[in-house]
Amino acid sequence: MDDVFKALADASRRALLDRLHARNGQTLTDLCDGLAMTRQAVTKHLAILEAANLVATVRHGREKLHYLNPVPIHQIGERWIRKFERGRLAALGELKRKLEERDE
Amino acid sequence: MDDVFKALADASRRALLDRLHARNGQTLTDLCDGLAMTRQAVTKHLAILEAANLVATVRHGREKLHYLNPVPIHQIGERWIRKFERGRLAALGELKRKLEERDE
DNA sequence: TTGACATGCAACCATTTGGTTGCCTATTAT
DNA sequence: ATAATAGGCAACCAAATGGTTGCATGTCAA
Repeated sequence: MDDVFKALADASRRALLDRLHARNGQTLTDLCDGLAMTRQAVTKHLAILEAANLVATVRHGREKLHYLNPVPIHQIGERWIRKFERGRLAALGELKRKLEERDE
Repeated sequence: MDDVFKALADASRRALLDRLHARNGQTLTDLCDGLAMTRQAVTKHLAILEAANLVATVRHGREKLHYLNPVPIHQIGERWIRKFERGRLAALGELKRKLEERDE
């Protein structure tokens, strides 16, 4: 789970996931296209995404196809974000109240 | 948005949010209690959470009370995670299919 | 008023991170 | 066969990160 959060912390990596979301199964050079980064930098980002299980790859001859795995993202939504949504309105009300105590 | 992802990337900070979720409005020393970190380290983490707008504070005499702000977490769920949930099953099917091409 | 308590500030440190360059290997197309 | 293409590996680098220690300040209680 920590791997996933860490992987998602970087904007370049989120952009790569966005690209795969737009078009799945791209090669490394596809994914490099138009980015202000060397291929090696992208390779490293993809390795981190792969380690976090956010991306799966298939070798196909000399190219490597990258596929988005949405499961870990979904799990963060389920296991982590939802927790904070329960009691969200209550927390907000309390927060507002306490912030206004300032002016008393 | 990037601030929020970065803030959530650290397990210690997520633990602090968990603590505030369990009991809102804790002071700095409350939050330090039982953690294997100096007070100053916790201060820095809280500053990052505050900068990301995940925590709001109220000074109350010599103590500083910390309140969880659940809005940014909710926004990540809405604006980012949901995007990847649309077409999630489709992506998974495709992923499975491509991974199995390996064995052809 | 004076000591204890809650927090703030700043300098410093090691490690991690995000990136680079240079070169090597494997596969495909001519 | 050979050149071009797709990717891999490793060393290196600067900056950010997560942590520390030491000291200063503000507030409360005896």
